[in-house]
Amino acid sequence: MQYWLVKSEPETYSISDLKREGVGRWDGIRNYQARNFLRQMKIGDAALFYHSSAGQGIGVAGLMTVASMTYPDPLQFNTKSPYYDPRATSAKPLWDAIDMQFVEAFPRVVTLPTLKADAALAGMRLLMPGNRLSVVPLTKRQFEHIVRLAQSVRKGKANG
DNA sequence: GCCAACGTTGGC
DNA sequence: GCCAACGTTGGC
Repeated sequence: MQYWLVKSEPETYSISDLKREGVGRWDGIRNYQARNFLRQMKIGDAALFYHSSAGQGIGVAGLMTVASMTYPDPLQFNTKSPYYDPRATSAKPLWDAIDMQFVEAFPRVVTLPTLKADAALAGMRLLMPGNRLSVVPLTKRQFEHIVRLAQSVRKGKANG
């Protein structure tokens, strides 16, 4: 069992979109390091859904589980898609997608400032300066800590 | 295989 | 919309 944090701009695809779909495809990843992390995912792994570039709403918005193995991202073959990659062929695909199962939308986003202010999360890859990876691993401790933060938000104990 | 130019991410 | 960080590309 591994733990992950994956980013999406909510204007493009948000936790509510995933909630509506139940199982959604995580596609459009065009960075080798992120892709390689994707390939390490196993069915049943836990993942946090992070809303990036979201104004006041930047942060961890919910919870999901990995619902498939990776498979070739169909967008890389789609000339109409912004994620089209002319170098990819069906014999030699370059990019992978994976399916995610919705678990929970947090009642409130665990915001980036909250994450940054939390000593227990110092050293988290997400918070490293200049980190832009859209798929990052988390330790079990970090994962559980963030879920606990979300629960304390629910109970009104933190995050005003 | 170096490295400059370029593109993208993502917080602010 | 700006810009820092950093990955990727391509000329040599």
